[in-house]
Amino acid sequence: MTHQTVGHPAPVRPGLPDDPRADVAEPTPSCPVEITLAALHGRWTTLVVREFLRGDHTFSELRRALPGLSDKVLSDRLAHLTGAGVLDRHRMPGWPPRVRYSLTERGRRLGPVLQALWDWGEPSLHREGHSR
Amino acid sequence: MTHQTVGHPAPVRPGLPDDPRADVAEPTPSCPVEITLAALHGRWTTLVVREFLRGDHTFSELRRALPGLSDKVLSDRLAHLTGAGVLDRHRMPGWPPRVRYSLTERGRRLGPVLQALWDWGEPSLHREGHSR
DNA sequence: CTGAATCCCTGCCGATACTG
DNA sequence: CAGTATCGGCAGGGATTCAG
Repeated sequence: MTHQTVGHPAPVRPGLPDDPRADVAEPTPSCPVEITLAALHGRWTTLVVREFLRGDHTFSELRRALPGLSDKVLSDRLAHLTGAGVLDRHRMPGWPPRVRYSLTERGRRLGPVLQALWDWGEPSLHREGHSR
Repeated sequence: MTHQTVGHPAPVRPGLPDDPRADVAEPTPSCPVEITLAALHGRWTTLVVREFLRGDHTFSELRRALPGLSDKVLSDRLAHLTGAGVLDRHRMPGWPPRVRYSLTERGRRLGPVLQALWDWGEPSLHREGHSR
């Protein structure tokens, strides 16, 4: 099943699993797949990203949207996503201190990724041509 | 929801983040995104799946392909992926005992998922129209 | 309001040794 | 050949408390 019918072009396709850069023998942080999984890593992380796909948020807005999430973990997640290039952090001047977080361009591109994860996990619903 | 949208198209799109089924306030195992991440969860797991995207394998073939992976963890991963519906387990008759693992149909559909993860993690390569 | 510091507990992963 | 049994180290996550 790994080799294709002869005569056809492109015996090695770009991307997985045939891309030579996919030939890592150990889990390494430089592997693109690992980079993405690292960005999404941790409990609550995907839910936080989902909130941002709906719009910007401040710290306390997120706390209201995800009541089960503790301050510490929320803080961890925001720092982690910021470090991963998913979120931008904007300190608003004045009092009380407010910080607004928003998706970066790269963060917005997580939409299709989460959609792919959703589609695979969706038990038995085969939508034929959904456009997103 | 009985009446159709007039004027502007698609205020709520199917899929994320607007799908009502995405409105979970806590991480729950029934969320499709969580299901997929659970299937891919754990160190080495994506590398094992990659090996299977290239073809079937026995236990020792995998050990050769991924030398850094210990017997115990390999065994864990195979059991986990089998339980997640990604792999099929075939006991071959005769001696020595051999067990062949192969991707299920559902497991094969992980290919595009890993590709999406790869594409996001790929640092700065924007090919505008690559088709996979 | 937005976090950081601390503590504890759990679960993963690796190494080693052993079995059908 | 294809696993299981056991143990130990370490990082992740939750609750609570404190700080800028």
